[in-house]
Amino acid sequence: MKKKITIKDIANELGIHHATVSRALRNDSRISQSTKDKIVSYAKSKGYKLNQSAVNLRNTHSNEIAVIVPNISHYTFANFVSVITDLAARNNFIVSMFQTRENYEYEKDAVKTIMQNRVAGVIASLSLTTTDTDHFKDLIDFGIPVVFFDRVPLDIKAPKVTTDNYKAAYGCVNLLINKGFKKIAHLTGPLHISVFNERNKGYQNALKDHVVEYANNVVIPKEFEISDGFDAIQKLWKEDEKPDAVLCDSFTLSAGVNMFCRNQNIIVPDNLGIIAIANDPFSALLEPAQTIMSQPINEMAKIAFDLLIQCTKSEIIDVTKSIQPELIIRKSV
Amino acid sequence: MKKKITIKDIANELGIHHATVSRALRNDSRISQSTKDKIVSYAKSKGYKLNQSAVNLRNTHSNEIAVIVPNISHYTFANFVSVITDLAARNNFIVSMFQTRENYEYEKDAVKTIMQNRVAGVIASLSLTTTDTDHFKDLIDFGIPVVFFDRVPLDIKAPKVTTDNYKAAYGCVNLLINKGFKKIAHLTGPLHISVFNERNKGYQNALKDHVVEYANNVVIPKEFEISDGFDAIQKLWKEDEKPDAVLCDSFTLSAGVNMFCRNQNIIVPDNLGIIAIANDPFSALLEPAQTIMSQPINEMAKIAFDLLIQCTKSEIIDVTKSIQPELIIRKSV
DNA sequence: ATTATATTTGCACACGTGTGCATAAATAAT
DNA sequence: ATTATTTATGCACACGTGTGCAAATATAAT
Repeated sequence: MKKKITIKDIANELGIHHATVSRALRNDSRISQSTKDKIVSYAKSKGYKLNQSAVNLRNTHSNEIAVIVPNISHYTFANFVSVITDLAARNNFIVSMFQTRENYEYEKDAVKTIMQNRVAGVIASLSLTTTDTDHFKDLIDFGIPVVFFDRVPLDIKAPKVTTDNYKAAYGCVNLLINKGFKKIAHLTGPLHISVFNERNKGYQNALKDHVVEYANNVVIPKEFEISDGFDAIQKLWKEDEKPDAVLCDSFTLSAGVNMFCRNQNIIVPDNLGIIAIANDPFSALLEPAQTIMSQPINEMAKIAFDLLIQCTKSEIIDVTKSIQPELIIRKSV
Repeated sequence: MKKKITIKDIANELGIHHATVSRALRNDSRISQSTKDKIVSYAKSKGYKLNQSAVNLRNTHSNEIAVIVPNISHYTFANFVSVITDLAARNNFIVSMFQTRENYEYEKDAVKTIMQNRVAGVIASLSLTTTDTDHFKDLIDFGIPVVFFDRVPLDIKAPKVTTDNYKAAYGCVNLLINKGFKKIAHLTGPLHISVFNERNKGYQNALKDHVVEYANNVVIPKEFEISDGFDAIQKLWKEDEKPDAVLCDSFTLSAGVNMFCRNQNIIVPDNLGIIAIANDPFSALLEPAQTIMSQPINEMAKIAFDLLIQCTKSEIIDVTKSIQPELIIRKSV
C-alpha cells in the first residue's frame, strides 16, 4: 500500500499553504486561476485523492444517506433503493444500506450505527415488529433528518411518503364489485401498521358503500412469502362460504393464491378473481396476467429524496405525501 | 440540533484524560473496572455517541464496504446485496451501495468516490460496457481490496467468485438433448464478458459432444429486459429453421420467451423447450413452471464476503472460486 | 504619487478519536 | 523497608481537511 498524498504534501512541494491547496481543489473563487491550474495539475499527476473522512469530521456530518428497509431482496424495496441510489450519486451522496429483516432489534442497531456515522439523512420504512418508535425520535433529536416511506409511523413529526392506501384498496374492491364479484376477502398484514390499517379501512368502506355483506380479512402476521398467500387461500377455500375474489396486499401473496388456483384447477377469474396492491413487473407474467393496483415507487422515491434534501438544508417539516396508485387491469379479474 | 457530547467533554466532566475515556469505552484491558463503570454510565446518561468519522480519519480507513452492481432492482443483485448487508452488519461494517446501470463512466465515478471514502473493501460486478479495468487496478494499488463477483475481469489479480458458468450451460444443453430437443438456441450477452463467454463455450461443447449440428447464439448487447427475450425469440421464430428449445442466460430473457409463446399459442415444452440460468424464485410461477439452472447466490455472497474480510486482514490473494449451480427441473422442458 | 479597493494567500485553530510512551500509583517480592 | 513488578492513567501528537480572519499583494481611483 503506497503512501497517500495529502493537501499538505502538495502544499509543501509547491511552497504554498495547505489552505490554498484546499481551496484551489474545491475551485474556490478566491484563488487565482494560475495557482489553481498549478495545484490541480500537480495533484492529478501525483494521484491525489480527497480524504472524505477528514472532510466529514470537519463538516460534523458525513456525505451519506442511510436507507433502512425491511428486506432489500423484495422487489418494492429493491426498486426503491435503486432509484434512491441513482439520485444520491447525482447529488454527491453515498447510500448506506440497512436491512431490518422485520426485526425491531436490528432496526435499533441500524439507528445506532447511523448516529455514530453522523449521516446527512435517513430514509426509512418500519419493520413489521416495530411498535415503539423512540429510536427514530432520538435520531431526529440528534439532528439527523428522517423521511419515512411506505411503512410510516403516525406518532412522529417528520416527512412521510406513502401510497394512498385507502384509495388503493377502495379502488380494488370497487373494480371487483363492478365486475360482479360479491364475496371479497382481504389478505393483509398486522393492522397496527398504518399501511394495512388504511387499506383495510378502504376495503371495509368500499364494501359498505356497495352494501355488500360478505367481509373477511385474513391477517398475515409476518413478512409476506408466496407460501403465505398459498396457505391463506387454502384455508379460505375450506370455509363454508368461500370467497369469489381476493384482494392481496402484496404481489407475493397474490402469487401464492395464483399458485393454489393452478394446483386445484380453480379457474381465474371465473371461479376466483385476484387483485393485488403491488408494483412488481412479474405480475404481468402470471397466468392469467395479474391485475394490480400499482404503487408508483419511482415517484415515491423521488419525492422522499427531495424531502430529505430539503430537510438537510432547512427545518424539518411534518408533511405526509400520499401518492395516488394506478390501476392496471389485466386478466385476473 | 443539540450539541453533541464528545469524549473530551466526558473527560473534563469527570476530571480525567480523554485518552482514558477513549480506552474505557472500547473496553481496553488497561483501564480499571471502576473507572470504566463510571465512564460508561456517565456516557450513557449523557447520550454519548461515538463519532465514526473521527475514528475513520484516525484509522486511515472507514468502516464501510462498498458494493458495486449494475442494477440493484434485478433480483440476482438484490439478493446478493441483501446477504452482504446482513453479513456486514454482523461484522460491524456498513454497506455502501453503488449502481452502474451498465455504464462504464458511472462505474469509474463509483470507484473514485470509493477511493475518497477510504472504504475497507469493495465487492464488485462489472458493467456490461466495461472493457478497460484500469480503474479497478488503481483501486487495488491504492490499497483497497476488491473481490469480484459474477461478472469478473480476467486481467486483474484479485479474488473472484463466479458460478461455474461453463458447467451451468453445458448441463442445461445436456438436459435438453436428453429430453429429445435437437435445435437449441442460446440467448446470451456480449461474449467479451467472461460469464457469457464461458456459458457459450459450455453450450457449444455440449452440442459438439452430442454431435448436434444446429447451433445458434443470439447475443443481446445490453441489460436483459423481458422485451429482449420476447424480441429475440420472435426473430428466431421467423427463421427457416426454427429452434425447438432455448437456453436463456437470465430469468428475464426466459420470461420474455414464455410471454411470446403464450401470445402465439406455442405450447411449452412440446413446441419449444425453455431453460434459464437464473436464481429468481418467480421462475416457479410461470406457466409452465420454468426449469432453471440455479445460481447459488447466497453461497456466493458468503464466500465473497469472507474473501474480502480475509483481504482486509492480510495479503490480497488471487483465487477464483467457481461455485456449482443446481439444476431445478420443472415443466418447461 | 497617494489612497482606496479588490484580489490573493497565509496563519492558526478546530473537528473527535486513537496510540506510543512516560509517569504515577498500587501491589508483590526480597 | 526497600526494590522490583504490575496496573492504571496522563501527555502529546497524529489523522487530513476547512474556515474566519489577518496580512500581503495587485489593481483601480483620485
